[in-house]
Amino acid sequence: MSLNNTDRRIRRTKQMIRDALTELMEDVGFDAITVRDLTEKADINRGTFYLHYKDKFDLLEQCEREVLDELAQVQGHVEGLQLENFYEHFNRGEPLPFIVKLFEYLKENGAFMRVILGPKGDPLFQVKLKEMLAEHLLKHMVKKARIEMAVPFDYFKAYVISAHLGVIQEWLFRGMKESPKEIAMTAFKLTFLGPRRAAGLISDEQNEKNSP
Amino acid sequence: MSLNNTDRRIRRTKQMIRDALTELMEDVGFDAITVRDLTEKADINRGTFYLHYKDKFDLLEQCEREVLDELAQVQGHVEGLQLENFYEHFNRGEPLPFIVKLFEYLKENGAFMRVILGPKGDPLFQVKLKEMLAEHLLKHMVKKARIEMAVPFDYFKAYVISAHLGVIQEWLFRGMKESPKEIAMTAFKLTFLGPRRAAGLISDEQNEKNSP
DNA sequence: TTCATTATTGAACAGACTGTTGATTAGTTG
DNA sequence: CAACTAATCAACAGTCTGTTCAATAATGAA
Repeated sequence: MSLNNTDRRIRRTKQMIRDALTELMEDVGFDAITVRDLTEKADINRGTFYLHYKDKFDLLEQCEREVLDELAQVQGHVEGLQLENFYEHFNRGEPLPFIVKLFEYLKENGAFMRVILGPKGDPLFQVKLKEMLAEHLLKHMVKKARIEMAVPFDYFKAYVISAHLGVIQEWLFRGMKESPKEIAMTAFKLTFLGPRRAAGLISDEQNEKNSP
Repeated sequence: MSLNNTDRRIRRTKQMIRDALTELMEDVGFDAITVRDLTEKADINRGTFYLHYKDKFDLLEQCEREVLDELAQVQGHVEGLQLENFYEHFNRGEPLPFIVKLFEYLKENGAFMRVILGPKGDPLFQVKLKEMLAEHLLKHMVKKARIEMAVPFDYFKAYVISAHLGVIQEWLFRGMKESPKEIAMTAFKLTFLGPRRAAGLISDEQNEKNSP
């Protein structure tokens, strides 16, 4: 009995098609891909494609869903590891474990993630990824009552989540030089301290009022 | 002599096609649109389309370029209005003028911007918009020497720019309830104070070390 | 208004891709 | 080995593409 409960031929075929998809998206973008292209690159019969996928959009959707499911699974495992809150992690110089796990997963699936989150990628996937980021990130940030005069919460949320996606993209497209832990800490600092202080563009609070 | 130097028929045709594009992208997404769909909705001959555009991708590209050019033009006008720096604006409770202008333009072209920046939109356009945002935003933020131990500048940049795009999207998709000036100030606060303080999730620096 | 210019129309064309079918071959599991 | 089923190959009608042509209509300038 195999590890996977599907026929080996099916696994092989699907893998060939998915590899072809990643490669072709990198080259010409999803728009320009035909089912013909996919099956030629994967070296399988065109009819076989339709045995597994409705069309190329269905293929993309299945790939995306798989990635999101795996991500959700990874996140599940890490729940127990969290410290009580944000502050503790920061004061110990430790990033949030779930963010580290996220970057680790991104690194493993670098090729596909780069393509899907890139300029020829799928904006719908960005939305889905942001939703899942929001779910985990905000849980750790919103334990304290809010004071008046504040920015609306939805904009705070949009700001922080989008910002994290931006860091993810920057990291992916610059070759993932930093380790998952390092880049997770970078993202953490930017949010915890605020971008300007995290980047060292201000030294302390005194300089704020009477600036040069 | 007309305001525009092109034949009235051309202007009419192009406008019909562009309106059709916006509508169809809203309905079915760019992927699913055919040139046939466009010309039927625009009620013009299919051949006429090819007199103006190479294909539907060329159409999208021209529309995007036009928007970006207009944005750049709007930005040009506002250069003179800037105060000396970031701090002065913030201390006066005034957002950066170029951001206000940006939101004003987005509002005027709401339908197209919502579509192009939405889940069925074009990720390449997001990249281009972020580039132009970066150009204007960073100019006002990076006048001070940086201290050591800071987050790498590229990540600071990615963080702030992506965050702003996130605010733009949130605003567009929630019906643009706030005025351009209000939403610009919201974005400003989030970056200037940092997201957590801007959202009122911490009251002051004292709470930072010995948190609940 | 007239007139030369030119954008638009309608029809037709070959070429490409799609999604499906049926018979046949090849590989897998127990 | 034997039953099952995935993959192959060829063929199909249907749709969309991008181009061409002659005919028509709208435009802007004189």
